[in-house]
Amino acid sequence: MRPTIKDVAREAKVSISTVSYAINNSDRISEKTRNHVLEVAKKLNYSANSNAKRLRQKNVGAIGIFFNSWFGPIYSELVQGIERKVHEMGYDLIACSLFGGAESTAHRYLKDHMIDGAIILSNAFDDDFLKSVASKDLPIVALDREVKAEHIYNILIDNFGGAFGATKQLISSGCKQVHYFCGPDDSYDNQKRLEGYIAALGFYNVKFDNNLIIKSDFTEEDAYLKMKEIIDQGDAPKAIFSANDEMALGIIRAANENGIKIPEQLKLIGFDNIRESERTTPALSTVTHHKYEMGVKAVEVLFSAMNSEEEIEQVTILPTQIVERETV
Amino acid sequence: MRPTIKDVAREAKVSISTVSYAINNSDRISEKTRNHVLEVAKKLNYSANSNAKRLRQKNVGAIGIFFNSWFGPIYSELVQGIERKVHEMGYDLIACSLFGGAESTAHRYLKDHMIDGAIILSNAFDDDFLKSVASKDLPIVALDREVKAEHIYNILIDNFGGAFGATKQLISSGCKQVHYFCGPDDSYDNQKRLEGYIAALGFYNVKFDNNLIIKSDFTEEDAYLKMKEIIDQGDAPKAIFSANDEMALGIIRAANENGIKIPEQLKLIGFDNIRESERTTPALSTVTHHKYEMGVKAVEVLFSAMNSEEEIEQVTILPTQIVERETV
DNA sequence: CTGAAAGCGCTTACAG
DNA sequence: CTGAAAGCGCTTACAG
Repeated sequence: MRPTIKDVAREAKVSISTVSYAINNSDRISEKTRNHVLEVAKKLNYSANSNAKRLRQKNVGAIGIFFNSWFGPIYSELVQGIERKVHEMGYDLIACSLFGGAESTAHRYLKDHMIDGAIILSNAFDDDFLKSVASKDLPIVALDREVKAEHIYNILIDNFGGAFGATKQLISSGCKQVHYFCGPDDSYDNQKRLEGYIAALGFYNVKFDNNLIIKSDFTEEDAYLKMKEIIDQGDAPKAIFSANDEMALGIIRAANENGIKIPEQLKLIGFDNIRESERTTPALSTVTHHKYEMGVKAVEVLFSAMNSEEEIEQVTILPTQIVERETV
Repeated sequence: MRPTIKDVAREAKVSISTVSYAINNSDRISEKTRNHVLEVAKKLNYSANSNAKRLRQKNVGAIGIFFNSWFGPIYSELVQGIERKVHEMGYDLIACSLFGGAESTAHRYLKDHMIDGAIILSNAFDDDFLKSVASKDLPIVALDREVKAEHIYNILIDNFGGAFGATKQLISSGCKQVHYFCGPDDSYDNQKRLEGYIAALGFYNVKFDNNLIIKSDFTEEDAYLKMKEIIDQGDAPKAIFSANDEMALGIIRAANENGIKIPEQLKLIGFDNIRESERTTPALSTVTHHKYEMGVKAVEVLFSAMNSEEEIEQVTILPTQIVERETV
């Protein structure tokens, strides 16, 4: 059986209060006593029962992170930022399984308040659910998603601005026709990027042409297929703004296979600056955002919400920048 | 403030025992009372404080999963198997951050017994640490790694057999020289696969030639570079057994770029059967194992260890098979 | 069928 | 500087 505080007290011949003070580094006991207790605790391999501790202290000491899949390459740096910052704040970070729908660990941990705060990168929770669990005691930070409610904070990147800038650059480099490779309709990112694209057309008085909007789904494979299709139809695009980099990868592959020279015959800008984007031939120009910093920011907002009494921003928008490589 | 069982009791005008019975579906109270209590609980948005519950019940109800990175493509199906099975057993599944070394959430959760069992796909814990935390109350299942100790169970794939079979096939198809693309020295998988390779050579009385062992590191990029180097030196390999698929991807890329025809001029077999392996041109022949089933098995072993009194197998070895595609 | 009470393992005012 | 005791929110024998 696991030793309890009682066992340590008995073995060290002190009261359980003293053990508690020793373990928690209180300065109310003498150095000598503390060392003695700590020694005994170590000998018994004692560690405090967290359930008892948390019950007493009314805090959990953990932040939950929720993503659709535990394995999406995009998030890697973002999560690193989150991990480091949460650790720095002295909290634990746990990710909960979403398997099982409304009965999933993720749902239970949110409902049962098994965490002190949540960071969400997932659309597996609907807005109503999030609203029902968010509170001052369990604030939620949602990334790349707009959820307007008390105790829910949104951190977004400037999708609109990034798309606007990318499209603008394509147009101002002389392209009168800019194709837009589109992500899924229900993607928040895609919507905003499309808006930015349209706004840039408007800015330059270029007429919006629905035929230039290529419906795809954010995957390399589908974009590759769509691009090949277009090329086969005989009128290859001169300029493309791709709503994400993965699709841009597929576009490059199709272009290369068909002898279309980039950037001479086709200019291309992606979005996200994923790792692979600098390794393509030619290297992909793209819109970047600081993922690591986004993670850090998310944690900062979360802890302000947990601790501070003052109003904090409900929505934070992080800037984007164009990184010019060889496709434009 | 969150409502407690007291609040529900007061509001429902019953004792807290009755509330507890109602919430936990005990048949000791009348249907009528239960419904009434449940209604009040719902109205107050009550959910039991898990810390109190767990303290009382002396169980946690959660399994921990630990992987080096939350984002390694190999694990996806494996984790799906684990998620489904853990959920089926009525337990929660949480992944703990490894950031912070010995002070990480992962280490703390293991030490402090915040979980009832652990599944480990990581080399971030050394054997001694695992041995010190494993117990009947917190058994550990280690995947793809041999840790021999009480309460630690190993689930392995038949690396040796798979490598033996792959090499054997290459030799028996007429290749007298088979190169081995090597993973990192400290990789358990790599060691076993190398042993299988060597054994197959022995089986066919082919002399081991150290020049055919190409030191690489499991990555596409490095294998690509190494392969190019070899080709540039003028004596392109006729047959390669690659210790994993990612390296095989790099090998194919280098071969394709240098006009080496696969499988006519070069036969190649990889290991792991990652998703990309069927999409390469030509499609990669490889050694496969059932990742989803491995996840399920891991959970089964873990729960046996947690619940059953009888001896259970310390080591489980899962079979591998060769999937023939176009590179051989 | 229902309730009063003990106790899980801690922390922390309070007393000395 | 140390200890006795209350209490966190539950569950569960026990009594009625």
